[in-house]
Amino acid sequence: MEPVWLAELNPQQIEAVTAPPGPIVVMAGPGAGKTRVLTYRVAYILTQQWARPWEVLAVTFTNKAAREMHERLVELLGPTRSEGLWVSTFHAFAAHLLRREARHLDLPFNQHFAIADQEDQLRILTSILKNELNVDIKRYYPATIHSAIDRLKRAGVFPEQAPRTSAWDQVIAEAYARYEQALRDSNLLDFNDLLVWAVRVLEDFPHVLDQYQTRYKHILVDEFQDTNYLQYRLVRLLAQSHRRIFVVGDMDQAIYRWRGADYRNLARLEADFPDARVILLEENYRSTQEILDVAMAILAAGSPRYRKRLVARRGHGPKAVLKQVFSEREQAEFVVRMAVALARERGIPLEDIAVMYRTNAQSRLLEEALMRYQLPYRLVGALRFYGRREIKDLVAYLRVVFNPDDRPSLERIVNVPPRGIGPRTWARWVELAQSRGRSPGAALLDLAQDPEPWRKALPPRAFRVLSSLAQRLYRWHLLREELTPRQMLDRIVDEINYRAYLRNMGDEDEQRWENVQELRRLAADFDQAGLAAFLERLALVSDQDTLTQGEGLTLLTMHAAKGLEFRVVFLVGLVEQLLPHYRSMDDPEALAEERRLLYVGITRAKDLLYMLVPQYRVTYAGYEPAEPSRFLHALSPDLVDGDWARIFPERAGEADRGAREPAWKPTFLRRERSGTNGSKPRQRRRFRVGDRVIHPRWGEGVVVEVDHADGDEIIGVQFPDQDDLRYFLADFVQKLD
DNA sequence: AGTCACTGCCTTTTT
DNA sequence: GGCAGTGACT
Repeated sequence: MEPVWLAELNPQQIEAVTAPPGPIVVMAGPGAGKTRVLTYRVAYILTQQWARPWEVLAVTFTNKAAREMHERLVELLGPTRSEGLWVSTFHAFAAHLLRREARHLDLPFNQHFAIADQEDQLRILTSILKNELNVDIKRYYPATIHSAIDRLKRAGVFPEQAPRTSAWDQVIAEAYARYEQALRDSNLLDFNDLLVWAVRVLEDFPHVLDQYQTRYKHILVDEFQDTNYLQYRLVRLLAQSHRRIFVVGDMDQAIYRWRGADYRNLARLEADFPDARVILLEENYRSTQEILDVAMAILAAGSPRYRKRLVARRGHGPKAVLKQVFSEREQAEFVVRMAVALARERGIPLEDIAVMYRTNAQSRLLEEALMRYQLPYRLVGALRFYGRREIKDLVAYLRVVFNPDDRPSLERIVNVPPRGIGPRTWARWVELAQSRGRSPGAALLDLAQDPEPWRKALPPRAFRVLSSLAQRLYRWHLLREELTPRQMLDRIVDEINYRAYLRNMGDEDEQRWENVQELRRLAADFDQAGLAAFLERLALVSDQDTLTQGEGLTLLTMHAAKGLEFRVVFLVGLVEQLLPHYRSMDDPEALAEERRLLYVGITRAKDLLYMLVPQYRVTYAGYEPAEPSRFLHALSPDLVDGDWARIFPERAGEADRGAREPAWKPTFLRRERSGTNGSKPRQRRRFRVGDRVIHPRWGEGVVVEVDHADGDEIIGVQFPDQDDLRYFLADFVQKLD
């Protein structure tokens, strides 16, 4: 009995979806329907009654992908037949497993553990480096140490096994040991711990492994190319008895090596499951051939052996447009005006348009332009709702209430709002608690219940302020199972008078209060599930998953764009230093990954692709001239329309092979070209080479370069005490004489 | 204990 | 151009 929806698939997709249970690897390029195949595979498993919904474990890379797949499955199967089905991320699955097993097993944390996010991790480590190891954090960047520790952890190296041959290694090993201890003392797990301990539990406790193997009869993994070794081991453990494992992926879209993703997992899988059936999906249903041609050219230039051929089932469309713009400011302007034109003149809804960039910081200029034109937009990440101070404060309160041992959270709120517990008082308390074998938070709860043993150990004032905090925490703590997260939040906000605190802080207090209200709304979704579930969500659901509400065009990083598609894609800032990012330039593997990242960006586009190359980019020092991204050299003039010839003047000889004006021009460009003034007043040319100028920060200098675009004038100035030229918008300097 | 002003730095991408 | 960390002052 074949379900009707199989008719929507092509023969290779059907082969994958209906293959008999066993190890299956689906490899496919972008737009080939990988996620769809995975989703339908789950549906097929259920309709064939190979398993019941709760016996299937489908793992995706992000929570958003998990949610979408789940929704799709409910649609396909109906609510009844999908009841109990769980689509999850590796981390969420591991957290779930550990929370469950920590109750029975002797682990160095209990089931109330909290998850340390990136900021917690760095905070803990910074404090260790500064206060305990007394090293200079300018030389030993906490972030660098952190990634070294991460690597060790993922490789399964314990602190005591870490190499200590060099001074550098010694700092890492020592910081690692203390970092682990700090996490355990706070009953915290970091992202790696979730995986490390899940693997360890399954390896060390055969009866637990047996339970999970019996429970999860089918294991499916999306974005397999971006799994790390721990995740692979987790999958292998779960699947090794029944071997019903189904993975989909695309090596060309591997973009998370920096986070530990290991493409060798594919080889491992094929070695561990030698009978794995490999299915290739070769047709692309997303993009036009023109867009795929650009994508392939970019990849092929990076690896001469690249032979894959992406074939567009949708046929042909307009060529991709390579556009040179003067500055990043003009770039933002261009994108916005083009988006407006596409919406008005081509009837493309803003929802079908995305702007992608390498780093979140690049969203700023775009946002400003969008606001100038009053265009609605959605921003993925960057705005860091959860990174806002007021949100972090309140979440820290919730975390302490749930897990009093959580020291980083406690230290965050101990004096917020100010209640007279300064560094001295706090240090004293921590020491006192430790001398009695308690975490600072647990000791506060002790104090609330029986103050006497603590009274004489503290100065009266310190005792008073600490008791008052302890009382509050204790009352909330008692209610932690009883109140919904929203009620708890309301109670805390009310009792600490947080509104008044925000008002006192002055600026932006209205916005901050709005954010508090937004957090409250989010909490309301967990009325049923409770505080533990809410906190888990807060820790594991990243900003990436929280598209800001509303409609409009989408702004996101190329990383965040993985798995998505849009009719129109603008890739901005395709210049050296940004893409490839300067941090990736000295490592060939990292560089290769940057190339793949561009490939991912390009292949998000269905119909129209604009690639933008600014001549100047904004840096902390002001403007700097920018070079076109080296990856763009792979583009021959016949592949793109637009400014190819202007961007590659040195290749002028090839230019007659193509690269015309784009076939479609929006009115705003036509008007400017014909000389009837655009909407922007033209700026006078104020500077010439040789002019002497004064800059508020750098002092006096001489103009040695002048560059113009409509509206903007950028000058390069040589200052006597600077080796390099400095570039500025002309508005920022004064002419002398 | 809390506040304010000054300095220096700028390590991306995310579960 | 912004923020965190620092030190001096109230």
